[in-house]
Amino acid sequence: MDSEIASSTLRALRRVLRATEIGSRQLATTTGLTPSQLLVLREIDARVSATPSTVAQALQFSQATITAIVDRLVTLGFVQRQRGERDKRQIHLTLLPDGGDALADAPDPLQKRFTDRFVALPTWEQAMILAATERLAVLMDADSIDAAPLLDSGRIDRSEPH
Amino acid sequence: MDSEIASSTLRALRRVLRATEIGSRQLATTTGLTPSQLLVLREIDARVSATPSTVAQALQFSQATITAIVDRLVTLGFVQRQRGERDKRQIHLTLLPDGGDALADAPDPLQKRFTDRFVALPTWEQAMILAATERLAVLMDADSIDAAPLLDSGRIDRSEPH
DNA sequence: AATTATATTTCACATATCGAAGTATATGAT
DNA sequence: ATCATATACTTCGATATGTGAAATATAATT
Repeated sequence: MDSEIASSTLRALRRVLRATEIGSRQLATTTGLTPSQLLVLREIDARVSATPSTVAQALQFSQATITAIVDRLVTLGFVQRQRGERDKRQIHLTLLPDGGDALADAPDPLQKRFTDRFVALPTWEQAMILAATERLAVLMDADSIDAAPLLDSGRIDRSEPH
Repeated sequence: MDSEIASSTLRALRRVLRATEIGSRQLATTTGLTPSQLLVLREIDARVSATPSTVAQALQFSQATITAIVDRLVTLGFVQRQRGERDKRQIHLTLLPDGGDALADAPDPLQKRFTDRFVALPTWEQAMILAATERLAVLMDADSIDAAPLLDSGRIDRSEPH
């Protein structure tokens, strides 16, 4: 017997996913950036030191794809390539001012749509939703440890395996 | 002052989105279908009567894009086009057996990864997560009324306008 | 009948995405 | 040191995505 609650939750979760997915597509078109470009740009912004390979790994794209997308971001003047000093095979990707502006102009669809309504909820409900969402995140995350060095970025308190 | 709970929830929600997004990309490659093809196929499966325009609207793609994707799904023998009887401008898209198989072979990344772990939680927690997720869905959905006639898909009791 | 609206396709074009092959640098073994 | 192998990235060729504008066919309206 498959849990009724589980499937209801899945249904609700899909609605959330759907809404955000579509939202981010709309967003990307209003910014003039494609969804992929936006993803890559965000990744470069979020990382201390971004290289094509780290970005590719994080987003699960091939390196060739990242090269192509970065080409366009460079052409747009959003991103800069710099050969590594220590390791000259590496290319460091840094955000240029225009790129930062573009990101700022691209308000996070979650941020915008979500926050206003969320804070209007009673505090106890906010707390409940937070707890539940974090639980969900753990449920989903567990497999994709590889793909998410940036995500735990608050503080990584993993017990060193001997 | 921006609610700390709101931003924590956003962070957790992003982890969920990220995990599922990457999961669905991997999935699509293992099925031999591209992500877009999979989306369209699911849409055709889920709707009572799917036409290019309804699919385009639901997924927020242009009609031309749907035409192109459906072309490939037809070539693959997954989908069938049928001119409408009542309105001969319309094209009805129906899933063929092979298309159904493809969908079945493409286990929903949520379904699989999620359900096992979810049912292992204590019932009270399942209930909490369900309540919270539904709340979230409402928060996110509200804008995109247009894009989601399918979502309430318990049962669509459309009164035949005959 | 003429006009306008709707549903879909066709076309031209930019982008995405990948695997395979190529280039340059780094690392390891002898 | 030298040679082999691994790593980081780009280039190339191929297919798919995605769009707007124009074309086609049918419906609805006047």
